[in-house]
Order: sequence, then C-alpha cells, then structure tokens
Amino acid sequence: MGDHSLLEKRADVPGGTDETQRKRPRQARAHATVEAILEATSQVLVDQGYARLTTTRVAERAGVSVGSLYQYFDDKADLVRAVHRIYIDHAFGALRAEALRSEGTRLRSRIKGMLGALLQVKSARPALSTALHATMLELDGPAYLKRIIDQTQALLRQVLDGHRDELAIDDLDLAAFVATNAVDGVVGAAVATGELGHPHLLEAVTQLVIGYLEGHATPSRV
Amino acid sequence: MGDHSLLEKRADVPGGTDETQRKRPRQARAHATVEAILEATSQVLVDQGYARLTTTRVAERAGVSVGSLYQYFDDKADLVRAVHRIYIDHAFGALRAEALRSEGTRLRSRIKGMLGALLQVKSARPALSTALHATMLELDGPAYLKRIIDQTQALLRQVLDGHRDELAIDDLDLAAFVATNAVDGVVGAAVATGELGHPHLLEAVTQLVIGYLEGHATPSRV
DNA sequence: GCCGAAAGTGAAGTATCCTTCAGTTTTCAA
DNA sequence: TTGAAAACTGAAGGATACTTCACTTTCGGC
Repeated sequence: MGDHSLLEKRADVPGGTDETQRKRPRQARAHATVEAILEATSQVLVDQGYARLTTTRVAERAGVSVGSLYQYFDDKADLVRAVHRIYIDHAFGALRAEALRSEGTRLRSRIKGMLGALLQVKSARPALSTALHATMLELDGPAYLKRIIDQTQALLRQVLDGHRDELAIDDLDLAAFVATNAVDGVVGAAVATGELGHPHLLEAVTQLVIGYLEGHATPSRV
Repeated sequence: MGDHSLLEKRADVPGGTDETQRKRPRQARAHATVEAILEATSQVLVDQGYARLTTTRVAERAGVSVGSLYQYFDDKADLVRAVHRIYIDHAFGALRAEALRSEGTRLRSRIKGMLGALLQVKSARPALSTALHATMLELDGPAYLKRIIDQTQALLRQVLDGHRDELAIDDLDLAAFVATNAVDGVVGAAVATGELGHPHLLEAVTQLVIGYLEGHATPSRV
C-alpha cells in the first residue's frame, strides 16, 4: 500500500532549478511549514484547479501566513513546480526501481512490472495526478514535457537494449518514444476518467506495448 | 494541403453549449469580426499561453474593441471554448470522413488512413494543437476530456465492429479506449516536441494500433 | 537565562484583468 | 432618403491577486 503522503521526501528542496534562491528550512518547524505548504498546494490544485489557486488560499489551507510561503518559494509558479518535481521524481523512481528489480526476466514481465508500478503510483492520488498533468504544459510549455519524456524514454531505451533479441523493431529510440507516450496517453485518460480500477487495464496496456515491441502477441497463455 | 485557416467554418456559432446566450452576427462585417476574434484568440493562445490571454489582448490583435468581443462571447472561457470546439469538430470530421471513405478495405489500411488524416490535421497548426490541448483540462476539468474520448472511442468502436474477424480482442470498448488514448498520447507528444515530421511516425503508430488489435505484426511486407 | 539567527506574520502597495454600458457609427430595407 | 436595428467603441467600475517588508515570535547554542 502506498504511503498516503507523496510529499514527505525531498520536501527540503524548494527553490528554482538548481541554486536555492530562497531561504532553506533549517529548523524542524520550518520543514513542517514547507511540508504543509506543499500539501496545501496539492489540495488546492486538486479541488480548485490552477486558475483558482492563489498564494493566499494555499497559505490559508496550510495554516500559515502568506509571508512564510514567500520565504521558501519564489512565486506561485515555483510553488507548483516543486510539487511537480516531487511527484515526477516519485513516479520515475518507482519505474526505475521496478526496472532494476526485474532485471534478468523476460521483456514482457519487465514491462508488465513497470506498468504495474506506474498504475500503483497513479492510483495513490489520481486526482492530483490529473491536476498536475493539466498544469504542466500551461506552466512551462512543451519544454518541460519534453524533459520528462526524454527521461522516461531513456530509461525504457536502456531496458530495451537488454532485450534486442526479443524485439521486432530496429529504431529503439522511436520505439521508446512511441511506447512511452502511448502508455502515458492510456494511463492518463484512465486516471482522468476514473477507469483506473478496470480489472483488465494492466493486461491491456501490457499487450499494447508488447504487441508493438515484439510484433506478435503472447496472450493469456503461459 | 490543408487550408491555412481552420476557423472559417462554423464561425457563426459562438455562445454556450446550445442556446445562443449572446447576440448572433447577422451582417457580413459581424461575421468578419467573430472570425477575427477567433483567429486572434488562437494566436494569443499559441504565443502567449492561456495564462497571459486577456480579453483586451485578444481584442487588440483582432483589431476590434473589447466591447465587440463581449457581444458574441459570454466571457473569456466561452471564447476559448469556441476555438476548442471548432478545432475538435474539424479533427473529428476528418477522422470520420476517412473512416467512411475507407469502408470495405481491410482494418490495417483503414486505421492507417485515419491516423494519416489525424497527423495531417495536427500538422496544419501544431502549435495551436498543443496550446489547445494544454488548456482543455484546466478549463473544463476531466468531464470535457471524457466527452472527446467518448466521441472518438465511439467512432473507433464502430469501425472495429465491422472487423470482428480480424481482431484478437473481445472487449471492443476496452480496445477502443486503449487504442484511442494510446494514439492521442503518441501524437500529442510528437506535436509538442516537434517530431511530427518524423518519416516513420505514421508507420510506427499504425503498427502500435494494429499490433494491439490484431495481436500479430504485418510489418513492411506487402 | 541570554541573544543572535531563524521563522513567521499580515496589512498594504501595485498591478492586472474582466466586464459593462451609454453613446457613436454603420448598415439596409422600405 | 430615412430611420430603426445592428454593430462597434473604449473609458471606468469593481474585484482579485501577487508580492513585499517592517515587525513579532520562537528556537537553540552558550
């Protein structure tokens, strides 16, 4: 069962891309404050949407004054970006962990494992997942999306490299691109429409990816 | 080659969902005004993003006063929604036309045809496509997305119905859901990252869908 | 217990932005 | 030609939001 809070780790790294432009929390209460702000941001994002997310509202829900918020985050965008990054890192970490864990097994089982991990991550807080997805593009343009895609694509490519003999495709980069985004499309839609619980979803998505990569089906036959 | 303006048709139907809550253009210049406003909205959306899209900016770029804008559109959201609908209708129309045109041929060729049509639509104004996609969720929540998915899914399902013998899948609804959103994911990412021109994209996406639906590959062999 | 640093506060300044409406211009049918 | 409907204008009202900063409170080592 996933921990209910995805925001516990790395909550101590707000600020921009690399350099910490704002104060960093040093005392325990400061950590708690940052934590509360991030969680409040997630909540407001989920049930009010980005358009209605204001710094005041976030501070209110966090039980903190607006000023405190600006002590750790440059501005509204920086705030939401922080939540983004934590979520992405969490999801990506789960994927990589599963990729490592399943090393040595056949491609289908590895893919299925990774997809399962992804579904589990999304299931933990589906509404947040959707809300973040909706905000990403608007916030940082296609560049941000591209970075995430590249990241995931690189991981998948690495996995595929070890299974060249099982593949029916030459251009691994293209294959990784297609597979990654196909999965993202299906899972994203499933989350948004509340179909994450569909009993055959995992099997279907696995079939989608494997069917594409291996070029032939290996259906429910063991 | 697609016409450069996607907004020429149906430009006379602003207003909300069904009832026309605002004035409808009756004279020729009024049509031109609505036209200009819609085009300006697209442009601002593309190169400023939804967050920086203001009614004043749109009116300015349209060469029209703000007041005129409010004569045909309820508010900012209604404005963007109108652009949405025109774009969606355009894309969906292209899909359906191709589905009808290719009736009687085998599944693979029909799918490839529809995917080709989709890619062509997106190619016409890729930046607009991405900008609209980024706005959709934020503007109307998952409900709107769900409606579009359902629409496309229904079309695909209808197509699949006529090819039951070629399918390796029982649950047609699930299949349509997966295929639709997988394609959307890949194409969306391709548009956003500027990879729409990739020479093997169409073939790859076709392979993705067919591999999933038919359960076996029918690669570059005629 | 003392004190400098860290953390927290929230009213106020500044900046936009959405939307209206009273008045002007244009169109077109009679 | 004329007059009424349609179209257009844009300054101003009203509302909301972002961010700062002078000040207060709390912490933690000595």
